[in-house]
Amino acid sequence: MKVYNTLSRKVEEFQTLEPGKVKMYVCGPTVYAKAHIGHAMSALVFDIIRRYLEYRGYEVRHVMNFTDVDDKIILRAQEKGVDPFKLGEMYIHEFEKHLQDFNILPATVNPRATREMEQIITMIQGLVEKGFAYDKDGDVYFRVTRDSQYGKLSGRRIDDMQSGYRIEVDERKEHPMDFALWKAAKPGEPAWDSPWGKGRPGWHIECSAMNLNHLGEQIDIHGGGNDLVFPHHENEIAQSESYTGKTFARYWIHNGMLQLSGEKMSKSVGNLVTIEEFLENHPADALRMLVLNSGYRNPLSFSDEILAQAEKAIERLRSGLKPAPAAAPGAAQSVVDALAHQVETAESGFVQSMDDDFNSAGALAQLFDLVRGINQARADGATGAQLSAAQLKLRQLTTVLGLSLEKETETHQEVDGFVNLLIEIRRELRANKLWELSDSVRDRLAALGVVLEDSKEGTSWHWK
RNA sequence: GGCGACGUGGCCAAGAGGCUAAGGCAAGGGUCUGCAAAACCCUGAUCAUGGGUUCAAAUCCCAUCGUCGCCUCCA
Repeated sequence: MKVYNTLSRKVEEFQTLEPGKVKMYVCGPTVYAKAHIGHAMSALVFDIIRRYLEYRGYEVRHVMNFTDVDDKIILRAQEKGVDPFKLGEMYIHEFEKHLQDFNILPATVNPRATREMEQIITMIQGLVEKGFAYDKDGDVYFRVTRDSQYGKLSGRRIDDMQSGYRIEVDERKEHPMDFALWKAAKPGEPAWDSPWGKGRPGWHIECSAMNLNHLGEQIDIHGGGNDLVFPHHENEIAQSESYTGKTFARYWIHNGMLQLSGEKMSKSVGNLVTIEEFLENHPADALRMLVLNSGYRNPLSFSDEILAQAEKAIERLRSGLKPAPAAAPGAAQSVVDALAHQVETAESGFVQSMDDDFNSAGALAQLFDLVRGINQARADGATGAQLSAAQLKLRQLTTVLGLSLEKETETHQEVDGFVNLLIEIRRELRANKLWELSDSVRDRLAALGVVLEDSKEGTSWHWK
């Protein structure tokens, strides 16, 4: 397997610290507002990676955190006049529900900053003792000049950044690039006791502490959106490696940003579609299909048109799972052999693509080829038994990608009887060649979202 | 200003030195069908532009144009 590593900016051979085991940490959201589909994209990317690693036989310990204390949560809670912890709690629950909706496997652990305070403080203390951090008026800062490797992930040099006009000079810092490990609390803010007085952790330290706590000093994969490369991940490396003296993560994997009308979807730009809004109008599989259809490192274009294409593509995959007609005569041996061969080709192509830095688009292409093979065999008269192995493989591999392929329309079971009744009556109309009437029934049902498909076998229907 | 990514048929998009440039959507033609739908078959790109390296480039190098990201909170 090969994996692109942001640290080296190269595709590298994937080798775990411990054979057969993967320790993977992915940065989760800061819970101060409704999550948008950019968050979902990131979660989907790492879900796909995790599923594939498991398919390849790895045991994956997957940690995704929730940042449940920070300036914005506090601010938002004050605006709303609610308790900041309750606010975070609410968004965490909502997010977990969304993950389920998207068929994203639950992480092994979902740590939260507020529940790891001891470890965070211990780590900061250690950094202070080793001279990598200093305290000032109740704040504690990381001393970037002490870390000769600082900037290695993002490819920046301290000197270059120093001259950047965006950095506001804070008098209390020794160096403008120093960042907060601990922030002194202002009155009314949530605070924890620490050797430096009451305060709360900086953003970056929590991830370092949680990694240490839940995965150990060294991990295999550290993931997140590429907007986290700097400063968040850079700072995590600085903290963790300064503290342990060991290489922190072997592979840094970053997903590209979701783009809406040519711009990154973000809270600050305001061009966001919340997960809630998305799910109201689209099946969850559609977003996954979008993610699968392109490289995870590239920006992902999002629009109604592209989404509609993804939904059609899912239909296409589903077509491969349709059963053979009950009266199928059976296909010739040559057809059966060709299908068997197709199954092999598809699976090996699938693995080959995914092994190459999780090239899911390439893997999908293999599945579409398999679908065509199945449909061809069915058109050639294959029986259910003749199709079953190929269909099973199709199902298995789509599951590796996390696609459910289930029809997600609301089931109105009470409607079934009526539709079936109409179909029966229409059959008589057709038997009497009353085409106009029978077509009208079909058209009007279609307008209601019920699609009829006539075949020699009879008429079947499904929701649009 | 610094760092980085990207530009492949109408749309989404894979491919990263050499087999016929994947796949999906859309479009057109055909088979099947009473008609449709579904399915099946067939049809199209020389890879932003201009140089260069090489026996060979969409793939490497340089330049230009364009788009985007990071440098402040961000998945």
